[in-house]
Amino acid sequence: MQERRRRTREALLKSARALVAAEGFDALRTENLAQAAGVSKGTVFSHFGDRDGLALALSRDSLDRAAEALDRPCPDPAALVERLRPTLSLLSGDAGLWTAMQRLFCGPDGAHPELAAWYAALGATLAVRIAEMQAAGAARRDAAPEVLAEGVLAFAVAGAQAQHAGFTPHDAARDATLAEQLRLWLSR
Amino acid sequence: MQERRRRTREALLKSARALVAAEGFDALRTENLAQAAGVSKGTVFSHFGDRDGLALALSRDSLDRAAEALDRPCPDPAALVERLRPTLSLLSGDAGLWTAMQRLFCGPDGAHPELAAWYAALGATLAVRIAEMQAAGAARRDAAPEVLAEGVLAFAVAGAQAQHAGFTPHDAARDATLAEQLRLWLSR
DNA sequence: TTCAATAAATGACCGCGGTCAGTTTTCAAG
DNA sequence: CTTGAAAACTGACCGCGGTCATTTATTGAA
Repeated sequence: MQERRRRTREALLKSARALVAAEGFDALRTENLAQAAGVSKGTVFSHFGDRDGLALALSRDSLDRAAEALDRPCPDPAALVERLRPTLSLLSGDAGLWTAMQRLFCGPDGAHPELAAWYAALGATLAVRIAEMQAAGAARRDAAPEVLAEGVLAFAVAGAQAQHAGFTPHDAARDATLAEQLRLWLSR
Repeated sequence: MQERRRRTREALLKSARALVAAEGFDALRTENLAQAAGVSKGTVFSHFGDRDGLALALSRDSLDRAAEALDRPCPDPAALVERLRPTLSLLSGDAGLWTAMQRLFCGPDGAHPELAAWYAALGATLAVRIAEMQAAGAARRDAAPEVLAEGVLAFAVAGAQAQHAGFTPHDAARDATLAEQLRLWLSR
């Protein structure tokens, strides 16, 4: 009895994407989503647990794409911004989805396992990229790649927050700030 | 007709502090707070706007103390952790208050004015401290103090998030990580 | 085909944040 | 002392996220 459930889930995600695209995640009402997908409200919660769970499910693709983009080698700090772009657009996308991520990350019982795993994997991949740069003489060697990777993510998150706060007007400005920070942080 | 309101506000804040200390901000119910302070529910909202407004009011003191601690000069990056400690304990205090801050900072209409002002002031003060370090030869000079200050705050926030996520077990570990990051970020 | 057994879906119900028209309190002008 | 008008407070009410006992669909064994 999995096929039916799979189809229901797909229908919910499809409707949810349409609604979020139209009015943003904050404006999405569970009742509306259920109606749009032709199911009852309880079904939504049966599939996603709660509202934040829905947000996470909706972000799955973006999360995967962000991780993937870091899979290919990267010559130097300047090029890293390019590899980080999917991560950045994820972080500074829909504000409602972003705050849901924040809640999932800093929840009362610690980070949501799925999100924590994603974050850890992202950090690990980033550390590999940085280690490569270090080996090629393109990055400073006075710190462990893991430490540097953590810092890079800190800059990315801070940039996203600044953008959602309304401090950064354009994506370009955000990217420029990040590029400058990465240069200072990674170059020797 | 301000004295009465002032007293009511004080009573609300006092009761709120007691309740938050006892069970955390997440567990605080507006109805309970109102009852504890001997007023009606509507009064709470009349004073603080919404739940997040209450969180901000409850954090006022900590915010001020955090800003104050950065008012005195600071010889070098290593000593900066000391000056940042009030900021850190603010960020990694009650989880409910922290997520409220996040919402206030990344709200749908940008950052809450009060919080944005606080953040800007903190960054400005920090930039002054860093400029002093630069002048004394204790910090790198290849970047503007404002840029470096922004980075310092990014590290602080990321550290707080990691702690709330359950990645960092002790305050000491958080401080050590931050100290290492500040050394790498600010030293030349 | 029949019949459990279990997965899936349902919708009445609850708790709580937030609203607002109406009531009470306060205070200054006459 | 009035009095009237503004400030402060009230609590019934609403919307929505989330729960869960109950109903309906599905499947594999007899």
